[in-house]
Amino acid sequence: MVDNSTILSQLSLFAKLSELHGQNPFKIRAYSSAAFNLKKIKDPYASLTDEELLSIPGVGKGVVESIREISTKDHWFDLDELLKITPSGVVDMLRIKGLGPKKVKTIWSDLKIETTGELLDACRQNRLVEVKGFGLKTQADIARYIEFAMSAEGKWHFARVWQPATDFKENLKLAFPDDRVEFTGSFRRACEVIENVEIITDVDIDELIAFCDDQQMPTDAMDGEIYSKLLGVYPLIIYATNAEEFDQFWFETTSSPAHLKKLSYSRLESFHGEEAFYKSKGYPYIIPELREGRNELDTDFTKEGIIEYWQLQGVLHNHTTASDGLSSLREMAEYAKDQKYQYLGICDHSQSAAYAGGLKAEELIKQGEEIDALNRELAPFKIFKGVESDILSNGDLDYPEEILKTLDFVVASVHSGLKMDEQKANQRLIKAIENPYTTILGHPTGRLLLLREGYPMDHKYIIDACATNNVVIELNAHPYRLDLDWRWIPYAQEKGVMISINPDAHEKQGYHDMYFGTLAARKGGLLQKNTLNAMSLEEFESFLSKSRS
DNA sequence: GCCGTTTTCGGCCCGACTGTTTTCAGTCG
Repeated sequence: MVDNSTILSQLSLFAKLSELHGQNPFKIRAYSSAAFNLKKIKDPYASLTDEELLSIPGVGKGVVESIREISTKDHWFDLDELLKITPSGVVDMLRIKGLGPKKVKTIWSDLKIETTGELLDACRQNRLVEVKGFGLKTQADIARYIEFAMSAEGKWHFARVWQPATDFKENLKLAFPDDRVEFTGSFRRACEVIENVEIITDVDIDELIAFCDDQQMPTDAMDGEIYSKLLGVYPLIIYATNAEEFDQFWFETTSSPAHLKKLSYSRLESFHGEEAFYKSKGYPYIIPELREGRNELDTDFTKEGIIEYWQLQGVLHNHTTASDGLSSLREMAEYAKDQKYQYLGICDHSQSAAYAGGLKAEELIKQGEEIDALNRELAPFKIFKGVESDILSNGDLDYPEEILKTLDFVVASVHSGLKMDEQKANQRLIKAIENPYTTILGHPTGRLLLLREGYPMDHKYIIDACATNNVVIELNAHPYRLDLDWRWIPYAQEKGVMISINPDAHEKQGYHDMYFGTLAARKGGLLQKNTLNAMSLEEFESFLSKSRS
């Protein structure tokens, strides 16, 4: 079945292309507003009846027909017709932030530019500023965006690759239960962005080749015992070795070059078991996530207690249908309880976030009453009243004090006006951190991995301020964010700043992203004792009352 | 194309922000 995101992206692409080709503006608006309203529906559109689809605001007969065509025929005639008359490079330009149909049209028809490569070239030659409506800033933004997109090419979010990689590994293991099959490389180190999945095995080479042929996975290239294959669209590398050399090869392929260098590792060393190897070097076992050649040899993480996924007791920073979430408050609460969490933090968007259905003060108060009622029903499980308050342009939080003080905690995040220089970002964040009602600084840089750079900020300055003001920093566990970047965790711990691994869930299943957040946290060596939501319910309650006093 | 009747046509038109302008067009969330 064609999934919802495919249908949505086709509807909005259709709207954009129609605008690019100067078609009826009201029809264009109809399609984009239909897409906007459909976004809130979680059931597969293809499974809904015509009546159910028509009951969605903005969805009429025409949109229903389009959805049916996309989901049954896998193609949409009207969209195909538009694509036929639009060079593919021009379609690519529509994805560039800051470029909409109007500006793309100008670039295409006035400058006769039809690919993003030519567009980058034009920016570098200062040709864009000549055109009406374009200035130096727009030109620089476009160039930066294209360069960023080029650097992201061939890279993938770890979490996106995780499922197919895990499935493949399990299938291989099932087929050869007596052999070893393990992840290695950057995938085993759980790097947030990876270029390929790496697997090492001692399965007999002929049998391995036969297995891959069976899975319709032809070998692209072979270099000695290294096979390059494709796992769907993701590059897969298989290292074929023997039982005798397995541990050594596994260790070598797992570790980053910097880690090997720190250990003064030489290829000639032969060993069995990574624990034994580290012991022989005088170190405790170093978990794969840490093997980046940073500070992993300076601390005995086995003694200090690095965070583990199962140690998370609570799940903070979650949205509900009250703002832009897909699950109701009750669904979120019951699911968290089912997952054996002791507590839940509800943090819908605040009033300024109109695009996300941010809550007006009275709606927030009303949600608080619903939470009280659910707490009576679900005890001893506890829901905490929170909000994800926008950090306004001047650094203020989004509600007056009399509203903020009715809440148990506040996650403060920047959502708009992301284009800031470092000085502005620092000022804005510091003001929010100094606000006595701020409990957690949400996704501190606003980055979206492979999609958007974060705004620049002085990490040390911000972390120092969090230490001074007793503010916790979020490690947003959404696989596209993983923000705070794990590289800053050592500094935060050094300053005594706590980290909260938050899913930023917009539906109940979003809690599971904390698994990826925990992997990132482990890369930074986050200790259990410094993890806010590894606290028990009692500890968390006492933390909150202390942070408020 | 959607919607809602002034009930099958005619009106629809987010709003803040940004970067471009010299009073506003285009984009985005």
